[in-house]
Amino acid sequence: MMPPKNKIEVPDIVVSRLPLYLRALNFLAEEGVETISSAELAQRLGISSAQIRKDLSFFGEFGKQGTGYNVEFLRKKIKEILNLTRIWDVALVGAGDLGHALVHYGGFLGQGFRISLVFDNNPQKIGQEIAGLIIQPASRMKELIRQHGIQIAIIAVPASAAQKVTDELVAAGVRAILNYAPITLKVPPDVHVQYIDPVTRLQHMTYYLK
Amino acid sequence: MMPPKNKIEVPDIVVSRLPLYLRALNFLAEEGVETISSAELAQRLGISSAQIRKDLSFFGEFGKQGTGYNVEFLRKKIKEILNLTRIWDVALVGAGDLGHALVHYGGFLGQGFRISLVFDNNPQKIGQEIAGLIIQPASRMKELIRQHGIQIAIIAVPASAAQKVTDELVAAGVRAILNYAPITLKVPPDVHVQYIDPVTRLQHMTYYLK
DNA sequence: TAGATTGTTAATCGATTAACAATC
DNA sequence: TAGATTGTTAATCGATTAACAATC
Repeated sequence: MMPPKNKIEVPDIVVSRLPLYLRALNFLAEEGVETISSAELAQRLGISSAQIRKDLSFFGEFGKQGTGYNVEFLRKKIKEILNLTRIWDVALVGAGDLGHALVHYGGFLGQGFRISLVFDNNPQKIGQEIAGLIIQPASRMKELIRQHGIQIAIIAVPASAAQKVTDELVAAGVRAILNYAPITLKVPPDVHVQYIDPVTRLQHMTYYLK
Repeated sequence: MMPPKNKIEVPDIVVSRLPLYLRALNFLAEEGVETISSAELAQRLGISSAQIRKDLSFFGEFGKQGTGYNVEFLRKKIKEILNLTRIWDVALVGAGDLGHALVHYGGFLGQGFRISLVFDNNPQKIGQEIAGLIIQPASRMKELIRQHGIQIAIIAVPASAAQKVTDELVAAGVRAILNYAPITLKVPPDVHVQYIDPVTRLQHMTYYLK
């Protein structure tokens, strides 16, 4: 038994793997698996068992020697660590094809996220409904995001508009941004950004093709 | 002047940054900027100038002391390194909301990629047209991908179908997969996979939120 | 020439892994 | 108890950065 490691700074790369562990555990739970060893979990994820044990050890002792990890228990613990014991409301900016696909995507709700505001600046789209949400004018972003106390936003606008949208989101109090626009955003140090760009991912792989 | 570094294995993490450099250079070229220093480029990307110079030095000497890099020249060189001097045909599997958004996305063509085949297994969708492409039955994947000599595929099907689709793509000769399904795929060592999962990215960020 | 910036080296920093005592 | 597997340490491996000679 060790004293709690409250003061140790967890490397971001370790945090980034927790959602993958959680995803695998959700799958195992659905399969009805009750216990799993770090070796089995590692094989499913294509990583080393030592890495899983080391990663988890930043947060506590969740396993049992000789047995492994209880799937439900570890799931619960990782959810707590990632602050996924609540549902996070998310603002979506951009109601184009991608925005529509995101609003209709069924994978968010079960995993802790609900898109609850949608914005666009196209007068043709404003006022229209998608999946039960009225598209709001971009001019009301600050007001509505503040009102809903929203901390997370998804940017699905063209690259040319993304920095302006970002500045407005940050001004509205958003602290985490998932950015689909192919551009590096400037944000204050306390705002987190994750990037999703299929083109750069494809270009990464063509290096290895002939 | 150094001898060419043909035999040095370039770390994958270095390769993964080249598309970001290219993206920034494309932007600079459009702005009409002719020359840029590693320090300026670094600032735009939020990384260190030493990292940019080190990364590029794996592939050659592209800059000029006292001046920096010629934007057009470096752009051309990175395109050559990433095998982006041609257009890559891409097969898309899954014609749901995400599949539609990807087919309609205008960002692929200018960057070296063209979705030229679309598959689905839903009889309602097969035969329908999206953006000039007829949706083909999943049963014809192997045949058509072989016929077109396609090496790159995008998976936009539910997680439950993704591994089966992957196995079929690999059997058809695909060597690079961009996977939107939230599941770790099993592939042979010579097949490259990149993952895009907005949920895990959001869950990564909630760790830092309160 | 003087100033600026590259390409490269070596030091530093950080992440992964092998190994094993502890223990279920 | 014997076997299995964790949690942790220390070694290894790899990536980043500081610094500067070379040189445009």
